[in-house]
Amino acid sequence: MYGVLYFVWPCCSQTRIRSQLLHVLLLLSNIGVERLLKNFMVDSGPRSMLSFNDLQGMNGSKRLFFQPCDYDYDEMADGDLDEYLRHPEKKRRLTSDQVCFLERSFDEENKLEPDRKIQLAKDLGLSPRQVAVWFQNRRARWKTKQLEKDFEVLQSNFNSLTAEYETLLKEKDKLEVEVVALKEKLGMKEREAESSQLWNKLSQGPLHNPAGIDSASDEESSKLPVLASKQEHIRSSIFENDQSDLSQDEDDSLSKDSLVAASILAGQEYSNSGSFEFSGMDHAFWYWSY
DNA sequence: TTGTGTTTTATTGCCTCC
DNA sequence: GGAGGCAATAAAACACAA
Repeated sequence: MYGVLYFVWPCCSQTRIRSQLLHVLLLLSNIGVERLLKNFMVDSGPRSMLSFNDLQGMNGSKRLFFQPCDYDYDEMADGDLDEYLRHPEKKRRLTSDQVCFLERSFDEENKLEPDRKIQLAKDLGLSPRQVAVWFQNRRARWKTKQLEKDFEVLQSNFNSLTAEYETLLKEKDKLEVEVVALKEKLGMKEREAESSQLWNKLSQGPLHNPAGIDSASDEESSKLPVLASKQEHIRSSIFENDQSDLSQDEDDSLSKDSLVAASILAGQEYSNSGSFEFSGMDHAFWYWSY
């Protein structure tokens, strides 16, 4: 349809014919004259748009180029439209006053009801379409800004969480090192205990230990090598005494020494009264065996 | 002055609502 | 089906460095 207009328009030299042509096109298209012209512009060449508000400045008239309320097709077809079709205006920016007015209106309400749109258009000397477009673009800008703000908030949260995570990670590593150290320490103690136990069993030899060396303290364990060698010495002494002609005194003395040493090994006390304090049959047997 | 990046104005096509 | 909103996009206007 716009192609038809494009080719027919220059051929229609008479105003009345052009006017009738416009009427027919508008009836056929069933759209507003503004949209018709916009579409015509798009279809007919470069996308340079008509600046409705500046036409007011061009012809010095207060009346807007296309007020939807009061179209005058005869007049329009004769003058402005012809001029517009031949010399389309370039896109112009809104004045700072217009932008301020629109901004204030946008702050009040960012959606545009039809009545408000018409009123704003009248107040600003713009087309309702321009007002609608401005609000549309303004909403898009607002959304972009909002997204940027949201992004900043999220990024800030992310950064603080990352920092917190790294701190926790370091703390975890530290604790892990501590756990390893403690485990090593524990392992060493267990090994020490095991070796002490083993050493005790070995050093005990055929002797029966009724009290059990397991209950011996660390201090006592440290005495084990010395005591063991002493026990060995005593054993050999006893063995030699049994086979030698030692006097009774010497024999008694040795026997006493042997019993003291054996008692210490067994964790028992040798009382000052010269007698051993045992409890239980094992002890008695141990005593009897000597 | 000119090339380039950004902002603003406007269009198009699609979607939803009534 | 028309009106209006929105995302994507075009293109003019503008800003600014080299």
